[in-house]
Amino acid sequence: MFHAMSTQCKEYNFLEIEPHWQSFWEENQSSRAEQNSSKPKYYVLDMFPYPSGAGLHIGHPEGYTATDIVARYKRAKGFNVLHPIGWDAFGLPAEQHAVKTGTHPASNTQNNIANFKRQIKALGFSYDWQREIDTTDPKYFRWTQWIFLQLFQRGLAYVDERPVWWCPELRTVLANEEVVDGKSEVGGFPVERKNLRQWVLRITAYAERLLADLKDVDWPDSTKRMQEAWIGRSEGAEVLFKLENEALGPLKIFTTRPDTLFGCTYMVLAPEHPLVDALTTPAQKSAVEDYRKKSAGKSDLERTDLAKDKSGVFSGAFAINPINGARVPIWIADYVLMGYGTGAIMAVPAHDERDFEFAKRFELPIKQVVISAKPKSIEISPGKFVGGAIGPLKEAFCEEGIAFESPESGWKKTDPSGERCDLNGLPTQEAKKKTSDWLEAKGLGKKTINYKLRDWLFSRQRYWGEPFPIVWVSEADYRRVEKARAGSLPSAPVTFVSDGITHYALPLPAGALPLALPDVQSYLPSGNGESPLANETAWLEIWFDVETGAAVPASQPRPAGDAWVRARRETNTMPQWAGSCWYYLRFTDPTNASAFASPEALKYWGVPDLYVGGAEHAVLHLLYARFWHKVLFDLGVVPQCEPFTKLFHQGIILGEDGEKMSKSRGNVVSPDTIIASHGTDTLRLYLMFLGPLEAMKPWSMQQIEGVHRFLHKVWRNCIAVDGAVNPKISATHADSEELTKLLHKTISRVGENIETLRLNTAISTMMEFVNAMQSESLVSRATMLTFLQLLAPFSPHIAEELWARLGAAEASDGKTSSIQGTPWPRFDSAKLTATEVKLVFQVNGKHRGDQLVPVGLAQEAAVQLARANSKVAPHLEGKTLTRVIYVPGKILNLVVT
RNA sequence: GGCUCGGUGGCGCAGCAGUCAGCGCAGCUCCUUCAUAAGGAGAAGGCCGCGGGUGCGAAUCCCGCUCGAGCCCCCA
Repeated sequence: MFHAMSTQCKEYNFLEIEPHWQSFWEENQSSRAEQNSSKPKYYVLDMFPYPSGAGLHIGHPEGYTATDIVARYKRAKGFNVLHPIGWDAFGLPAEQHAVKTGTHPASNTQNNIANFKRQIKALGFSYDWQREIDTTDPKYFRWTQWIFLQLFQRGLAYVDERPVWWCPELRTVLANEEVVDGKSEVGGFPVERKNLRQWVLRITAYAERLLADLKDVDWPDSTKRMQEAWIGRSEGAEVLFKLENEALGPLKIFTTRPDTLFGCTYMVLAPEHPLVDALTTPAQKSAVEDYRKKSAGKSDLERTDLAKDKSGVFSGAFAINPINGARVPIWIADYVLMGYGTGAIMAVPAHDERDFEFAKRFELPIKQVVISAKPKSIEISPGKFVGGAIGPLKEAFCEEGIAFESPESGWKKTDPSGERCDLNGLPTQEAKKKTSDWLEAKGLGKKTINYKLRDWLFSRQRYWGEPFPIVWVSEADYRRVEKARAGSLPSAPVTFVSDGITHYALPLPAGALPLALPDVQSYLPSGNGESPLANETAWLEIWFDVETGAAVPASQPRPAGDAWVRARRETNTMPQWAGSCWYYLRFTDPTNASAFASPEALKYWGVPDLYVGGAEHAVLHLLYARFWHKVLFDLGVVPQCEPFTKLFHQGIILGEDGEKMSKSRGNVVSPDTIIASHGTDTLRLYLMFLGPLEAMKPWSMQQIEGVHRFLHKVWRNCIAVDGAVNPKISATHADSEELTKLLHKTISRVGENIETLRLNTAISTMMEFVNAMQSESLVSRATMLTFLQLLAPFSPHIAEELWARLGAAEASDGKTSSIQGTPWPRFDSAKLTATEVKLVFQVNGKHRGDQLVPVGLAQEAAVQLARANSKVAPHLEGKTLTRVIYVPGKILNLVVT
């Protein structure tokens, strides 16, 4: 039985107050999102945490406090608010812990979750705990696997043996996005290239849309730009160069500057390019071999670090430039990457920095074919250019300009069709188009678009991840069951070849999900590229019922019936990103057992209205989730094509020394400690008062005292030393016009600031208002209650307590009503327009005096008042008034000479 | 190298054209002594990075410079 009770403490005893109201909220379920509501919805989401063993980091409550303020504010504004939390709990640390201790990662994970939950609850966040989700829960990852099956069926998942980033330390492969400067993003361990069979998701099929739809989302510009850069769309042309040894076929290159084709003086192949062996001449063979070995041994870090120092080797071979028949040498150099374009380039040193450096280094010719469009000294008559006017280039000219020497004056027709491609005088854009068209007409090339984005490497050799709901069967079995499983198979089978045998991927029927992780003897990856699951023979080698997904160990006799086939399970697991790609959808309907969420829930809640989290996910989680969401959109199961319409990044909180918080530096601040010493209301308020939410800012123990004192001051203004209501709070007193005006200004500003997440300024405004109340001998109870409502989203416990102590919490049924249940104070603009305003008098723009005047005072009357003003008059003496600027209600500026 | 953001009292931040620049912390003076490593009252402290420009009026807009921070960089 709960009742209209606050605590009885005389002083601001947050240790008593905070748990008191937290249990009150829990009993009343004040944070629940209503399931069927006629109210407008508001969905505010945090990036859910990975429950690490270290417990909550101070950065967590920073973002969480911001969203909690928004959630509480929106509730007060009459919205049905969805503010959920959950656990992104698959991941490497739990697995490493398991390797060390031999206990199942699940138990460690559950311990960590319990600790995180305790800490988060102590912070008083208004999460709807009924909607808590855990990505490692089979009831959850069942649907992660289901979504994978949709990707699989649509041909968006395939298996490929390809060079991938392998991290020996972590014993797993990593996605491109997880490798930073040649090191693993997690742990910073060196990575190397290795050929391995991997699951890959065809994210490149969505490159265009992932790029185009960025324009519709309200995201920080920097994040949009980062995604744009990561997707890296570039328009250009593929060009076919004949090799002198025509038997080897043409060499295909990609360029964004087809207009500079006349300036190509050599070509470069990546050391890994498949044609390297064939085209290298015997004389160059050993040099090329040496070079290949050297660059293969280089880590990516070295390869990029030595950016300034280009290396390479001549192959001995030559190619023919299709546009002018020129014979150009072919070099091998590792500044060309196999992974982008075609792994081969035409080098135009005059108009590309890297080619320029390389040409200088190896003394290759540099031929300028584009000049600046704004020439200073060169005379241009239409179509005529004087090459001699151009001196040797000091650096590559990479800007757009006007084509010249294209073709050069002495050029002879070599093309049998007799038609030459004349670019002279054309601006770059037109020259590009003309070249592409010319090449295309002759079958020597075509316009293409290239993306830096690669397909997403989606498998990991770990235990603690979602198992793939895939088994591998023989071709014969696959063909046999193909028809029966038609709706769940991709149009082209997913296969891989091993020891000359082709294996076919067969998905588990959706009804057989979830595919749970088996218990294993050892959590240690096998080290040869397979996960610990590969050691579990009874789970791995099975008889598989293609209709039901049932399995029996292959060591047992084959069960009767046509549906049973011999199968081997996929041993890879999904990367940690899988679970976080769609969790925001699950929150709308977290316990649904027949769908990842019901269409009704998805329709009502839609996608988050506000998403707050760190900027470190700019190209990982935020790109992957957009990709999955678009696939689900194409399937017709989600109504919107973008998952996160409004995104905000909170800044990092540094240690008191201005350095990143880390255990080794010993500058880590734990939320638990602060809650014990100052209370969570102070912590929340301080985290928001530190500075702009998006800024990187240092923690300060000294500063938190000031915020703490502010809350003390609020307390003192409400509660007298004996614990009773402060006698200065009066139910009958009418506040001064000035205080009323300030109150309404405060209401307006705090509301605006919450909407725009400028929470530090909202607090500033509240402090100013409390200072104003402080200097009044009497304050009306209504004013104080209104102020407490403004404070409530920020420091909800003290606000509830004082609200109750002032007698505002007694509901008609005798129960306690929460300050959260009251509608947000209305800002009355009429209160701001007083009958009298202070008019400032300026003379020549300088402040010279002011006076209270009636609103709507006419200009003439204002000038009269100014002339009569004793402070202003001296400045007007003996001067002539030349101009009057009058902004009614604000200033009167008299310009005199 | 590219892009972006920022330089306001000792420190952290507001203000972003119109009241001789505000808030918190620290520091100073005084009061209180039922909160004393606390509370209250009051005062002091800033040529708003530098130099130009536009305006009746600029911390606020524009241009140049300078200093600092963050992110991205061999993607042809």
